[in-house]
Order: sequence, then C-alpha cells, then structure tokens
Amino acid sequence: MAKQAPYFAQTLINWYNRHKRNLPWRATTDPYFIWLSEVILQQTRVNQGLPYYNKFTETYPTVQDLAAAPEDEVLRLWQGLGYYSRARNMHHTARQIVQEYGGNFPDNYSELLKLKGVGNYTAAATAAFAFKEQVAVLDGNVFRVLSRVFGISEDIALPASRKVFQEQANELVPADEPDTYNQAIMEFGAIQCTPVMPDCLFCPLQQQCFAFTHGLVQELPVKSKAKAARPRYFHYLVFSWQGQYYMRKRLEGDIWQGLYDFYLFESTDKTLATEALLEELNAAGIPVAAEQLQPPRKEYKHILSHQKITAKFYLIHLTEKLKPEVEQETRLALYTPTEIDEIPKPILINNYLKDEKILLHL
DNA sequence: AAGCCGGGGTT
DNA sequence: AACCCAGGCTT
Repeated sequence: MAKQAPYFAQTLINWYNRHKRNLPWRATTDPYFIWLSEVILQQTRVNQGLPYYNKFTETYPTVQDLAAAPEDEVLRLWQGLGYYSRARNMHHTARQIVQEYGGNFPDNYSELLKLKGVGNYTAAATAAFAFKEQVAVLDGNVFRVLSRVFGISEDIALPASRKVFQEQANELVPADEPDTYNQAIMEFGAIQCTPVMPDCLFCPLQQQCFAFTHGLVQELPVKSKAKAARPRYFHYLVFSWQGQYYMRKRLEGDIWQGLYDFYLFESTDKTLATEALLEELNAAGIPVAAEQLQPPRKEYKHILSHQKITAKFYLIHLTEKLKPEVEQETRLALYTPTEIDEIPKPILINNYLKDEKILLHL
C-alpha cells in the first residue's frame, strides 16, 4: 500500500497537467487570494464561484481593502452565493488579519484553523496551496475518489467516517508537491471521477480502482440521504410610499441573517388566515383594510437544502408614512429603488423585485 | 452526533 | 418534481 502512494500521486498529477482548467486562484500563491477562493468554493461549484472570485478580487485587491469594507457591501457582493455566514466570517477574519496579524495570514495548517470560517478543508487547502505544507485536503471530491479507488465504504455523510478517509488521504500526499497533488485529486473528482456517470473508460486509475474492478462504481461512495426539507409559508407585506419601499435587515436566529427583506408574516400551513394577518398588522400599528389585501398574482417556490419556502407578496400602497414608533418596532425603513439595488437581499426577494420591475437592471 | 445554514444544476 | 452537488458552526 505504501508503494502505491507515489504511483497514485504521480498518475493524478500527470492527469492534472493534461486536463486542468485554467483558474485564477491557481496562478497565485498569495494566501489572501487562496483563502478568499477557498471560502467562496466551500459548498460551491467552480462555475458558480468563479464570477464571485473575480468580483471580490477586483473590489478588494488586498485584505486591508476587504477589512475596511462595510458589512452590507460585502454581503451585497456575496448576494446569490448562499450560506451567508461564510461572508460574515470571512469579513470578520479579514479584519482580524489586519488588526491582530499585521496583515499577514498564518503560514501553517494549525494556525489557519483558528480563524473564523476556516475549518479543516480551508486550512489544509490554504496551507498546501500558499505555503506548500504537506497536508491532505479533504473535500467532497476527495471523499469520492478515495472511496472508489480504495474501496472505502464508510458513509461519507457521517462525521465519524472522516478518520478513515483522513488516514488514507494523509498517506498519499507527496512531500515535494503537496500543492499540485491536492489540486489534482480535487480536479480529478470534479472532472473525471464525477458523482454520476464517471468517465471510467478513459480513467488512468481504471486498473487500480477498487470500485471499477469490483463493479461497484455506482455503489461508491456510500452516502446517506439528507432528511426532507421542512415546508415554510411566507407572506410578505410590501409597503410602498411614493415610489419607495419599506424593508428591514434580518436578524440572527433564522435564514438570511444580515440580508434585507420585507415585513414578514409566516403561517404554519399553506392557507393564510387573513383575519390573523390583519389583526397582527393592526396590533403593529399598520392598519390595513381587508380590500387592500389583493391576492398575489404569483406564488414563489424557493428551495433551500433544508427548507422549502412558499412565498406570496402583497403589495400595499400607503397614503402616508409609517409612524416613527412603528418603524422602530418593526425595524422597517424606506428605501428608494437605487438603495434597494445596493443592499444585500436573498435571491427570493431579488426575483420578486425584478418581476415587479422595481429593480430594472440585469 | 445531529441540526442549521443557500443556491443551482440535471434528469 | 425528484434527484444531485458541496464545509463550518452551533448545540
């Protein structure tokens, strides 16, 4: 098995040199750019993350630029990428790097691991790519490749399985080029050893691959299914006044923390009890007549990996502004379309704004 | 160990 | 509509 390691690594590196995509973060060893790209690529495919990487590096060429940016601006640039805690943690870490580390990233795995938003994967990737540390990167691609090639049948969705994969992965990293090797195995998983329909016919590891030689390619890796997303029913009250719209920043404790949406009424079942809604609005100091509540033209389905949201938007034109006490209590504030464009919003809200021609661009 | 946190792709 | 992808933090 130990003799296999150099062969395995060299085969992947040879394959990589012929098939690799040209990606901007592979043309640098600057830890800031490496870290930035790896945070963006967490839970994200290259094609989805690439435009965001370009936007971030252009807008924030240095970690000082990122640290100096307001959070709303960072979240706005992140808009559409999802898992927004990544952006908040990234911003926090940028500020910490500037204030506590003199603008320099730690240069090794265990110190990188201490940074907020930097876990096992990102610490290993940054250490390997920026500093050539001999550590094994373990992402979804690597799990899949190792599972198939070495016939590891532990459930990759279980944290307990990590140990087995980590030990196997550690044996394979060559001392002389840990950076190229780690890029190679991830790229191999993304392009050749894909989740469905892997290209086994033209695979350089075909004869060494446990899954291929045992006819288990479809079976590996073993991955238990996620539980079903829970349904949620959102009723958004879009209050407008003289071409402006009331929005508010979402708090912690739910999805989309730090992003802006409208006054939200959530019901436990599909059908809205109109009376309950009007009653709540009345109690909140926003008296709305029943006839002002037109049935929405459209029902929005927004699927998250863990929630299935059905959303309806009720546009209500106010004849006068909300009272200051009401604004305080609901945390609503008026925004012009230009301002709405500039604040970070969930894709669901952005889709609605575009449908209603409140946002005209794109 | 389990739950929480987005969005987009393919079949 | 039902499948798939992909880390880190909190509890």
